[in-house]
Amino acid sequence: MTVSRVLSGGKNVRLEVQERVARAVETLGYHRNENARSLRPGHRSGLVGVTITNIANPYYAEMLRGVEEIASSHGRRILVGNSNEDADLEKQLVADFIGRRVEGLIVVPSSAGDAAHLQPERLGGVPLVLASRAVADVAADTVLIDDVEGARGATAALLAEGHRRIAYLGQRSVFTGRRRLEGFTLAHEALDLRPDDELIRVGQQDVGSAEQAMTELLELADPPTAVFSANNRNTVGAIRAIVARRRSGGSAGTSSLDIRVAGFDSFDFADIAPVRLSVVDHDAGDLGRRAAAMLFDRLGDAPQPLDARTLELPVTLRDLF
Amino acid sequence: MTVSRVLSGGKNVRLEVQERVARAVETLGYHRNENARSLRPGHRSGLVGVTITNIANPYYAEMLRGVEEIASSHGRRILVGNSNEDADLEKQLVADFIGRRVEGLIVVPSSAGDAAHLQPERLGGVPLVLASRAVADVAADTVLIDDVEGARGATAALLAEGHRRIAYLGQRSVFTGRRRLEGFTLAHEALDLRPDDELIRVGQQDVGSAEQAMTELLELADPPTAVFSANNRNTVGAIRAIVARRRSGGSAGTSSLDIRVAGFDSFDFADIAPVRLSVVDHDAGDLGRRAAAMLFDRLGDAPQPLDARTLELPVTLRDLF
DNA sequence: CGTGTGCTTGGTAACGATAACAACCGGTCC
DNA sequence: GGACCGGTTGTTATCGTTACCAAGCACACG
Repeated sequence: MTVSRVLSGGKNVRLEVQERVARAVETLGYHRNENARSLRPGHRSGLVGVTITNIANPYYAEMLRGVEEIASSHGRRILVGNSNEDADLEKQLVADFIGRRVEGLIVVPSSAGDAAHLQPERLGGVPLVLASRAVADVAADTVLIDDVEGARGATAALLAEGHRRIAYLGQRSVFTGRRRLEGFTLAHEALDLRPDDELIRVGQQDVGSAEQAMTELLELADPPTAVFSANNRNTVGAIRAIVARRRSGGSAGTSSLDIRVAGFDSFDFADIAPVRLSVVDHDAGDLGRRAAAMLFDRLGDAPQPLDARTLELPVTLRDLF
Repeated sequence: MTVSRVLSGGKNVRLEVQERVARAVETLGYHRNENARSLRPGHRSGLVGVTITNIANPYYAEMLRGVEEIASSHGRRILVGNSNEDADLEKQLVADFIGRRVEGLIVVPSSAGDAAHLQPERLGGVPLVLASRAVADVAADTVLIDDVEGARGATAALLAEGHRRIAYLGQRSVFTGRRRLEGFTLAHEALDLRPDDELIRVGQQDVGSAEQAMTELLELADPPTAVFSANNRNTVGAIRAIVARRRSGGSAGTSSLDIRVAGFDSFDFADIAPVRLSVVDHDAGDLGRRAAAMLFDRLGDAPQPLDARTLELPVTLRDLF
């Protein structure tokens, strides 16, 4: 009991005893057992659980840092799990985190599979914040990037420059992909136009397949004059295809030499890319910080809104030429 | 007790009772308290603590994924902390992790400050693996990249191409920086050469300051014809400076147009860099996996070597042109 | 001198889970 | 019939910590 008192400030303990305890702690290499502490009622575990679909993706790594930064400033540690886009793994991670009595969860929901395990009543009262992607039918606080507006704005800029055949490279199965395609379509509809289905390519996962898709587009009888890509891998693949065609002296004449490119997410060297490029820029770290802030808001003493809140972070369109 | 039995397999519990328990667990949203479980003697916490100097650095993010992969395959979760190169913060993180009864620690030691908190006797018997950087006087298992050989090999390649004025962009205060500078110097000495101190720039932490340093080098009366950079931030900065000078029609004539670049660490889209670039490539994920494997080796039942072991992972030089 | 006050210290119980043991059941065997 | 066995269920004690209470002491006050 006296040791406990010393370790939590030393109130009402004789100075000499405090020193004796400190010495013993030092020589014995004693570390107070936080698991036992958190067992006592009223005590918090000081943990926040984070599941990410791919930790190695620099985008999510940056987000994770944002989460860690805010968690750390609230004296919390983060438990991290990689769901690998697998709902089953995500379910196990969430269950384990709750078992470890995390105070809250921040989840980038996996795109594949059922999300029943994220329903509030399955979480035993642990607050959940979804980051980057929303989940249908799950009423949880959510922080998103304004995918629709980002894609709409970038596409609208291409249309305003006079482009009428604009290709789309991206995804349709992932939440953000769907939203970005929606923005792409909205921009067209605002001008009473309709994107040509022939110019829409989805499913490219890496630079290689994106390059392949763009090469095919350039070989069309009526090729696109501009391309919007929904992520930086597709942007880089598109640029490669354009450069390769330029080098081989593109058969379609000069038109393929100056394909205009706009893409979601910036990347290293975006500003020295050999094409007229615009990027939809946003701060992954901010996404993490906002998600964490939303979580600690729920953990605070302030009266809570009962409804789930959704935050859409703004993006900016930057011309890099 | 019966519930406990059901949850740990259901041996010797009537089937009907098992079903009843399962239903109650479902409706109540019950999750077994892992902290309480780990309190019992003989039981393991299932946690591994990882401290990294900068989570947002894609290199360490990739390493973290490697650690997570191995930890996950051993049924362990990872607790992650960002030390921000601050030994004090690192000390707090390590103490907290031990307090949470992690089974082991993987630490990228911070470059600044005292490392007494990493001494084995201060860790209360928790095994420690140092990753990426060694610490003098700390007898812990260590996994390193072969920095010296990587830097020596890349520099030797530049020298073999005939370059005699090779700049160095990197660090000297960080363990890996010192080793890479050593390799850079060794390559020169092997040909009885000595690097020009004027061409050695240390201390650039980000792309911006690296670009600035490279710009200064290009403005020298006798500028370098090649540059070796000790990490990818410096490589990107150097490439930007070269491209910027090329665009402004470098006053030093054509020589600044084809500065040869070699750098430690690859990075996203390195192969689209508009310069003749070689990179010293190594797998950060592998670094993490090896560190984790070394840790679980110590945690296993096999008889343990008493001495600390050091592993140096090989690197490969890749020409990206 | 008795009582009250404040400081210091230690005893007890409780958090949740589970090994170890005890108790009870029905069935089998001698 | 009684001893024994295996399957099932519940009781007890313990892990490390700390809120709460009690006890002891020195000191001040009336």
